[in-house]
Amino acid sequence: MGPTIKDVAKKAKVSVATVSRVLNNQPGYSEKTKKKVLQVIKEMGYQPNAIARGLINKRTQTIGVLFPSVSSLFSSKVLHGIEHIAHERDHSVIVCNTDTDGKRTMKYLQVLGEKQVDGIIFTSEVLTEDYYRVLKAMNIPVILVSTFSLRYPFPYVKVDDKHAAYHATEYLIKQGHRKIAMISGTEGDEIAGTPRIEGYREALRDYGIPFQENLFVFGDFGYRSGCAAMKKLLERGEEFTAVFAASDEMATGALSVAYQHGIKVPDQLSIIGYDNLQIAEMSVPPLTTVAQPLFEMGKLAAEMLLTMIETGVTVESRIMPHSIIERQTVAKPL
Amino acid sequence: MGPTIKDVAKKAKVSVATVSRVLNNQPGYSEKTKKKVLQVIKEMGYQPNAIARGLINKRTQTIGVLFPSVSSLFSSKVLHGIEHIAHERDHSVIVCNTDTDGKRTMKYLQVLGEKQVDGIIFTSEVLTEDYYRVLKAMNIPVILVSTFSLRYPFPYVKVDDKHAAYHATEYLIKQGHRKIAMISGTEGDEIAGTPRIEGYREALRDYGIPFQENLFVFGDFGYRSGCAAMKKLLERGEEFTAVFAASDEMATGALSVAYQHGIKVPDQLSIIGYDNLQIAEMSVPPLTTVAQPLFEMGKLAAEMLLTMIETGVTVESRIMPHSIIERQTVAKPL
DNA sequence: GGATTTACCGTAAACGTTTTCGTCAGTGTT
DNA sequence: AACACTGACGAAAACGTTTACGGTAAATCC
Repeated sequence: MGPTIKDVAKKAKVSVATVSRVLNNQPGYSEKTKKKVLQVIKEMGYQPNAIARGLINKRTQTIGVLFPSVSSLFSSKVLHGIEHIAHERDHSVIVCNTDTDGKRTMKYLQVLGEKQVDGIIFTSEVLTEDYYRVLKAMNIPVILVSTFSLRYPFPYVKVDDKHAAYHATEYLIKQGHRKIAMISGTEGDEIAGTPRIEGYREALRDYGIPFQENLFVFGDFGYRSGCAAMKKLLERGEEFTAVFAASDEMATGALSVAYQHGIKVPDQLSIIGYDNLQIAEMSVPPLTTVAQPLFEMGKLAAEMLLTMIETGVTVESRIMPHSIIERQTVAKPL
Repeated sequence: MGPTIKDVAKKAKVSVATVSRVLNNQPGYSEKTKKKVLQVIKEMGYQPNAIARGLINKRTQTIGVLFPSVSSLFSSKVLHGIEHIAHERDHSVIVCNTDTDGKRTMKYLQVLGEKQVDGIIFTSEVLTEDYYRVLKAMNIPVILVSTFSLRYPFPYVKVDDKHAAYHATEYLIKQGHRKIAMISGTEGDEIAGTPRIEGYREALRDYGIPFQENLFVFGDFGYRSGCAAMKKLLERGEEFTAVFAASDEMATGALSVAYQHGIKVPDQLSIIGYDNLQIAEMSVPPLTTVAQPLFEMGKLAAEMLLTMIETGVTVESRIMPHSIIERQTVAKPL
């Protein structure tokens, strides 16, 4: 389409090598020819072809990012952070929406491989043997976000879920609550499910509160499941003064159901969420929650990936700090 | 890194041409050699190099998408739709976060050009002369989403904002409201600002209701600005029974402020939003709003772009249907 | 003033594909 | 037996860069 380096060379009466040199400002030409070349480039509106560059440099200045769902509040925040750093450091990002579908994920990995991306960020899902094998075969840096693996040696960035859940529960206990329900994430989820349950149970145990089966219910992290879980809790008839939801979306669902049942939050019931998504601030009343620094996690992951790409040396995994954001859904019990 | 087509050719004792032919299943080889080649490919774990392919085919199977903010509820939904179709039709998508910054946008356009993307989707922002020039120079298909331009001939997909705003206002009027405030989007925004204001004013006029300056306030589409706008409206002391907010985020802000002031929604005040984002469903009470089919708009835009890429013929712009989603923030006035 | 360095620049190979063109053996036709 | 045709394949050019290597002239050195 546009003019190539050859066209520039011809018009500037130099060789393509010289044009390439001034383009990548390497030494080997006089100031005069530099001026000349630059002028011709501007005149012709020449743009280098990154594809041709990539072919020879074996670097595409592109990274791939895999999300279970790009449109979730969670993913899009992380993506934002990744994109921010990637752009700052002259890389583009290809987004992949896996739908938590193994076939789809494998397809994406293959495509990213064929497109010769320089690195991959893999988020929120458990790293299966299959994924690991192809990732390994690609022989490029990989960073895990909001997930991790003991078996496979990829660096990760995440918060300490168990610890954070412990904190949330402890926070409720210190407010004076002893009948604390939990709405968990997906049953069997080893990444964002089980650890938060463990944190909850451990806090209860440390404060001498027995775990009660019927104050515990599974959800799937989504809003609807939060509504359903809250209803189930209410139907069981077991009394409780607080609920810890393993995601803000589920917490919001609980809030809605409480409202529908005429239960005043926080006066009659305290609710604490998890994630600190945008909705936490926007709910009525604003949601107290444990914050994951998602934007920063995205940024950090991208930084780690890029330094691995540039230096080739493996970086250390990072545990990000969580914190409790006190808004208006938690109060002392009556 | 991995084996190349030459390695495969050598091991299968055929020429690279033959390997290429079976890869792209074109005719010109016996069933036996096909089997042989396929087997060697599997054995060696050969993957074609999309970069090399792109260089010769002048097709990268990649499209670029520009958003003002990838993490907004709005953008991420559109992105999801785009990604869905792109993947279905064997294309990857590079996301760009412009921050509504001209310099940044230009940089992105340049990069996308250098990376030889096959097409571009440009969303939510006004298409300046500068952008148009470089887009034009790239000589690739471009689709506009949630924006449009009379001066420049790119096909777009959007809803009819003026019409939708008219509907929202009319809906309020038909419920019996006559004192209807509006929280507008950004002042001077020709795309999502002015048309919605016009729709609002026109509906008022058609139903014989005078426009009142102090029942009108500008926001910037965001949650905080919705809060601020609502406060301002309340401070002015002018009575109103309903408010039309030009975005769900602002509507949610208005809802929060109403709650803080002890104003019951919808009993004492009706609120209608715009967009039908996920939060509309999740707010307390759930927000009545005019829906834009964002996911479908993303899908359609991608479909249009891809058929332009594949066929080379310009497609028609599309106005998407909006609809009013009745939830629980609008009631008849007392 | 010859030898050596240096600055500047060009030639051509290489990156991994696709595709045009040609070759060659085999088959069928007359 | 001469001919055209077909199917199966290979050789090589091409895509737009980067870079190793070499060359030439001017500058520097002893």
